Amino acid sequence: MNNVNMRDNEELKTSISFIEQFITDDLKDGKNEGKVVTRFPPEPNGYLHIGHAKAICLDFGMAKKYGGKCNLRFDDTNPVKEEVEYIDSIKEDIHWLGFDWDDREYYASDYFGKLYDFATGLITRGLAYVDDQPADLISAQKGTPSQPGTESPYRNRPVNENIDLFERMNKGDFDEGSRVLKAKVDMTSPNMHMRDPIIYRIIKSPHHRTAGKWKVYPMYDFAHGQSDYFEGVTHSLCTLEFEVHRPLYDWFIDQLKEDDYRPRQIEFNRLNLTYTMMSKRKLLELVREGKVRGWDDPRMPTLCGLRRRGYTPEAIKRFVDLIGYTKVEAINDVSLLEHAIREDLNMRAPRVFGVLNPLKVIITNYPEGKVEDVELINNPEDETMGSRFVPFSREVYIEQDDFIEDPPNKFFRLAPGKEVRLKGAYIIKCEGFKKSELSGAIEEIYCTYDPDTKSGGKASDKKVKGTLHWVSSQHAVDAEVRLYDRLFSHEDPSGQKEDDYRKFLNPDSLKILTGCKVEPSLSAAKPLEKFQFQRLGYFCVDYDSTESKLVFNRTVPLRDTWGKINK
RNA sequence: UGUCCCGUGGUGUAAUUGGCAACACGUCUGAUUCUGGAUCAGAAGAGUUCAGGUUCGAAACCUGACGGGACAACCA
Repeated sequence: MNNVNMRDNEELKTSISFIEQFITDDLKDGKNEGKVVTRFPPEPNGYLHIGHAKAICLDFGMAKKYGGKCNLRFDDTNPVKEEVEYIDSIKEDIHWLGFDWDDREYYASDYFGKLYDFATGLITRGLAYVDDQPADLISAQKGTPSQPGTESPYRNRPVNENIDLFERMNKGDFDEGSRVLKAKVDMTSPNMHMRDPIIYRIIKSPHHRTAGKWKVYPMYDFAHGQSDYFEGVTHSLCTLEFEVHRPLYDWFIDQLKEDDYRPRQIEFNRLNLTYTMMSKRKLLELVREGKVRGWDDPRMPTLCGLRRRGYTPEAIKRFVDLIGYTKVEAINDVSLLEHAIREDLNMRAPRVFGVLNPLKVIITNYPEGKVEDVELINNPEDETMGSRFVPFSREVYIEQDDFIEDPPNKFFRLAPGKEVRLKGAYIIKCEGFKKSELSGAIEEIYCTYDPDTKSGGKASDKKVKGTLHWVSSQHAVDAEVRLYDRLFSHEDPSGQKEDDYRKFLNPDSLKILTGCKVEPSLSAAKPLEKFQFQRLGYFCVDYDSTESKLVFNRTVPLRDTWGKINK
């Protein structure tokens, strides 16, 4: 699909998501004084992944589309799991995607004071109490989804006693786990979250922003909706699993609000990708256990991993746009993501020659020592990218796969007696080859070239079926190429009850090729620069790359209909 | 045995809010090509989980089944 068609499609796209429907309805009803405020609320306990990109595109996208604002708010209510390192990476990744929050950078920890006061107010109104029971007892009293809970013996503790205990909890008078503050809602509610939820617990680890100021920290349910309220958020968009939390979200807002305004929680489906695992906790395990080379390992679904792999923000946003927002728990095919990056890179990646598994071809009738600079188009999809000159000589490397001694039917490449074009240069004919007697491996190919067939020349209209990429051996630059395949061999690696996801790790997810040969124009390539290695795929310079040693990551191979036929 | 959410080609989404199911990915043909890519033309593939009901007319509304998911962390 070219650019023009893409634009047409977007214009033709008339449907809007159910979320957007809610927003436009609210606007029509004159709610929130016609304002739209959203927020993206990551917990700084890990790196952002492509699932977050889906949320980011929605949160920032809706705000932008309706002339509103989107806040970045770090949901940092649990100091034991959170680190500054993550805050920095999250900001970097959002910016990389192309979104910005200006000065609206907030932290749930900014509201610790307000939340504490609100909790105290609830106590005063008899709507919260300190529970001295151990965790397992409190949990047992909650009942089960099908059985109602029972009330804590501390449920009707006097207000002043609750106030005193809560204050002392925060001073550090009590051990972690010894007491909690709970909201007094309804122990018999069919919704588990309404059964006197814990709203504060004692944590003595220092917080990355407030250090040792607090000994008591609010739970998610007690912080999120209220933070939305404090910030004037109108539409609080989150994933489906928070649906059952909504009554509690609303309950707290009911206790808090002093006017007509209230934030509205709307839930959409989380992104699931085949052969991919999105759980931050499990991704962290992969990193810690050394199953991958870090958060930005190009096999990771993290934004930094995808970036290193060679993905562009445009492709990710395009992908997100294609999958949509619904309430159906869907599993998206990775091939759609791959389609998105191919579509993008096809338009913008310069074409180059790179030989992954070199096989030397000697053109016996080509003068020794002669070098011709042949002109090659940088990108047939985009004339403005111009052309470049690539040296051609008597000895070139081609891909080992491009020669077969005894070829199958319809094999258009090189074989004894067969002719192919070396792209941009000449048509050559295979006259012979050298084979290792020991291993049977092909060591060299001997060809002759037809001087009348130079590309662009007058007599160059001779047709051959196959065209090969090549690199002049004396001019070739050495490179390491890292080939990536899916990290897991199972479509849904973390969804198997019986089996741990580690069982499905694909042992061939990374292949490192060290003897690769690339054309000399690549010698100055810098990390993150993207290319199409012709006939092979899209490649991106890795951070490990240096002037003396080039390293490329394969982002995604080209579609390969021939490879499919021959499987 | 509870509450809430969801069921549309293989996959993901649409269906102008009740007017005889569309698009994208994928798959398969053919054309074209100095990338077995891209591009172009085309094909196959669902009668909307099922059964009732309302209606001139239902994927959509109602009822009931069936199937899937979420909820019992002092995580978010």
